[in-house]
Amino acid sequence: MQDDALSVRQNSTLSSLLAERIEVSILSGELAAGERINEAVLAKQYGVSRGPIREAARLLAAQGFVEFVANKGAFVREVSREDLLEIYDLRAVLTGHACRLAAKNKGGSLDALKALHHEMDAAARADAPEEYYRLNLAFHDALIALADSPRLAVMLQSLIKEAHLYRQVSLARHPDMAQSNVEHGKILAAIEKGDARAASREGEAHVRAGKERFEAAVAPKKN
Amino acid sequence: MQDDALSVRQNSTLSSLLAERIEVSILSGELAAGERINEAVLAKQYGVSRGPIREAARLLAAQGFVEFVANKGAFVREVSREDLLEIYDLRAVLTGHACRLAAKNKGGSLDALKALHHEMDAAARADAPEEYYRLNLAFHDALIALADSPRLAVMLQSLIKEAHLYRQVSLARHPDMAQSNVEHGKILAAIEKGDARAASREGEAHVRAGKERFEAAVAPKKN
DNA sequence: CAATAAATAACTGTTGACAGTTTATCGATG
DNA sequence: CATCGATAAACTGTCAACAGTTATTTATTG
Repeated sequence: MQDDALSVRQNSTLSSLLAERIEVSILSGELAAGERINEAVLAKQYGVSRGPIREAARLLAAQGFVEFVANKGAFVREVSREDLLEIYDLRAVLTGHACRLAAKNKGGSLDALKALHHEMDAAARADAPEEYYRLNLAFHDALIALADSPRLAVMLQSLIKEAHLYRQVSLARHPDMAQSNVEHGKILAAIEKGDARAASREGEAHVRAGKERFEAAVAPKKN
Repeated sequence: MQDDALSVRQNSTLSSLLAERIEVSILSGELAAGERINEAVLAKQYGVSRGPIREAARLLAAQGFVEFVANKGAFVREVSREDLLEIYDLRAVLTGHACRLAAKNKGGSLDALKALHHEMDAAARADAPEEYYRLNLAFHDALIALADSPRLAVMLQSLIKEAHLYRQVSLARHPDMAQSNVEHGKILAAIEKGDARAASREGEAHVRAGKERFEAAVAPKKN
């Protein structure tokens, strides 16, 4: 353990910190899809022994980032177009459920969501997709928090993370911002009214629309 | 590694085998909820060193069976009544989705499901709740397989497994068998017709009904 | 020169030992 | 006798070395 930043571990464990680091390497493409996770190399790189690396790999496997093959090691998961479509479907259903719960949950405040919605409007007008993308993630996070269902949160976060493994990420990340944010508005309105059924419908529709936007971007209709 | 049965490992890895063993110990109550997983004890018990036990524990943590606390170890997860209700809700939504996919999936055969439905009918008539319970699990497994969505399968299996951690298991396992199987029949009919919307509705309703049967059993209405 | 088999290197799986932290025990003290 | 603090035991976290498996390279042969 010679890396300074790594040695600052508060309540977190070493292997979970390593898992986060490796996750970043995977998402940044530093560790390419299909590539094997070389325990010795990573151990040297992070100045630790192979044990914690192995545990971190198991953690990443649980989150769907890598896949274990007996006696061959851990390999960075490849997410195909079909995988991504499956993920969209599951996200749609679960996001719908999250919105239903959010509508029923009187306790939570909608202020954060409204603010994000507003900011996204500005980002859409300014044609700033990077910014819009960042805010969009935050919006969905806030929505999930409002649903107040820990298992649902884990599932949705896991799906969102896994979607990031799709190689041609850019294709999936430049939606019609204006339209997307109109949908956000519908979700917000339904939640505010406490209309669980409408919230569920709009939440699910929003993700399905995202899926269709992605499909259109990847395989544009020719006619 | 002195345990014979354990040494017979085919394509599976040692830690995953250990995870299965420990899982059985947890579900059987041998390892009680809240109890710490003592690595040294388990290592001795299974005749392996602590490394594989630790990896197995991480695997179980991923599946939601245990929880890690830094420097204290892995603890068997406690599933409260509220947790179980949350699990029911998620299962309802995901089962609905599974049924929708099953209805759309023309490829799969419904024979296995129909056979199980029939057998459950017999079990219900014979008032054999243990048998019914076993068949019910198989029915839901077959349904999940028909949906042909690997991530959905993992999520649902994980929820079903986690539900087994609920202490007063008996309360959750003795539904109104006849009524439950009528609902299975509705699901089957909708899938056979290829009516995705109805299949989804019936699948979701079936699990929600199970939730209500559980709630009634745990906190019976007094009037 | 291509194909195959033996030898070698690289890597994962597993182990036992050591370090650091938490929990339990026991004695001192008010 | 209860409480607090020091001491010891138990346990998790980490490491380096060994064993077994897979992949690669090199030699051999038709």
